[in-house]
Amino acid sequence: MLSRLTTVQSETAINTTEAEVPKGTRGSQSLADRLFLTLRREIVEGHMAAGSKISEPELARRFDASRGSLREALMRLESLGLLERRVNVGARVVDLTERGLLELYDVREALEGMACRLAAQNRTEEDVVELRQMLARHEQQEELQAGTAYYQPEGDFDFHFRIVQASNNDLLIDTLCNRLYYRVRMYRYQLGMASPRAHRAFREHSHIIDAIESGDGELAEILMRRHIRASRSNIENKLSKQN
Amino acid sequence: MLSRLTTVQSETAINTTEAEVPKGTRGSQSLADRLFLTLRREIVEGHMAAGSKISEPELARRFDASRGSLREALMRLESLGLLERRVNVGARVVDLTERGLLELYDVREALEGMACRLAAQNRTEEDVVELRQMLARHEQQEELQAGTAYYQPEGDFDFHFRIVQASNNDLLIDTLCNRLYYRVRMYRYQLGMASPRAHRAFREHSHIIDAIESGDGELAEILMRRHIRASRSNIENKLSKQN
DNA sequence: CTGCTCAACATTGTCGACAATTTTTAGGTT
DNA sequence: AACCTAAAAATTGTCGACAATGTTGAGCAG
Repeated sequence: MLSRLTTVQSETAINTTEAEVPKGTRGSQSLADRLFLTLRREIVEGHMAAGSKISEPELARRFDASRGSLREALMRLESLGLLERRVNVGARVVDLTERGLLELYDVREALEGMACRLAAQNRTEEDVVELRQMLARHEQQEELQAGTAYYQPEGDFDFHFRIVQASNNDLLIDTLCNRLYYRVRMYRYQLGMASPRAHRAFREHSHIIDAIESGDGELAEILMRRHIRASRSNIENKLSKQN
Repeated sequence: MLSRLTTVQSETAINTTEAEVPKGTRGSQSLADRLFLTLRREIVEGHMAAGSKISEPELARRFDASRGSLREALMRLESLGLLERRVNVGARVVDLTERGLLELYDVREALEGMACRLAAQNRTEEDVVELRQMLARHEQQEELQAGTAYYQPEGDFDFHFRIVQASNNDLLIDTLCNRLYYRVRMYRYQLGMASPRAHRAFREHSHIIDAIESGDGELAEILMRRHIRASRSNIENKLSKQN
């Protein structure tokens, strides 16, 4: 409804090397779509350096596409907040700043808090089961890597992602999953912040699921907000020591 | 699909903004920019009916622009959530639904609540002064129209807008002011919901300013959330009676 | 050497034409 | 008449070329 690029993730190559898309199946995506997905990945993972300028002719040659199609992809990246464009000047990959990261946390606290409240109010059996399974997998991974103090950021990510889905609010889902989360991932990849909060985060996740299961929206929201704020404080400390 | 149809066809020219833009002096904007602004206005104010299909060739002719520039404007509108596009099919103006409206309120409650908290924490003398002046103007307007039970929606809008600006969080500001608020206005224009909550809203606004002035972020957030939720309940009642 | 002017270059914005796909229409069969 | 088929029309996606704007660098005056 709100966005069409929610779930499908075409990987790597631009050309549809993937086993012959049978004509007009619903998976049909335009060249600009594929360029968009590829470039988004490159920016998020840092293969295109943050703050670097983008040359339309060069990129177009590199992907063997016309400038028009490329420009369409660039505009979508701009609306995602991953690029900044100025008229008659060009596009740059967005800069990663300490302030931007902290701002991101505040917005997430507000939105994910609300998402968690709604998830508790509209919860289904399936939601709760999946969240518990997910938590179990994370515990397993954590045990395997016990002592390393290294926490799979993707695990934490999946957890938050799943809760947002359960909120059943399309606008909220779109705003978080199709907009903010790519910026979150960009910071995680490039500032490489593996959280040392592994055990603590795990317990917090567990309590959040409890609140959702019991349908206590108010508590679920409070716990989620506290969870995110703790993560923010953690990062803030790290950053202040770094300087 | 909520309907309250509007069928005006404005034929304003794009290029004749205001008297001779002297080269690249004032806010140089591209043709696509101007198309974007014009179309956004037409959609928000309902001159392009919600849910109606958009013909690229027709619009391009109407504004005497090429399809390329028009398409750029359409894509920006899509990322604003005012249009929906499907590959090889085309674009439609987004539908106004009861569900969409309520979703909007929940997201606003979360974001504006946070904005209000931050505004209280980062408040400046100027912020407080301007908010009080604004409130005074609204009171005056309200007295003039006393008894009519008609409340200037723009007044309420300005108030919320100003508080968001005071949050000093660019991501939050962008998300609310450049994204969500256009959808809010679209619903206001087209469902024509003049709030009968004039006096009550006024008092609530006043208390919110008090909390901001005293730097009590927690209270400011609570009051703003309650304010928005009350507005939501009000609408929800209206809608349920209508059906 | 510093700072300015202006011309040559590179990049972005805009356009019209062609290709790919969808939608509509016409026609025939049961 | 209803229904499937296929051609025709219309619409969207993609491209290369040209115009408008910004950037760079050489030459010159102070």
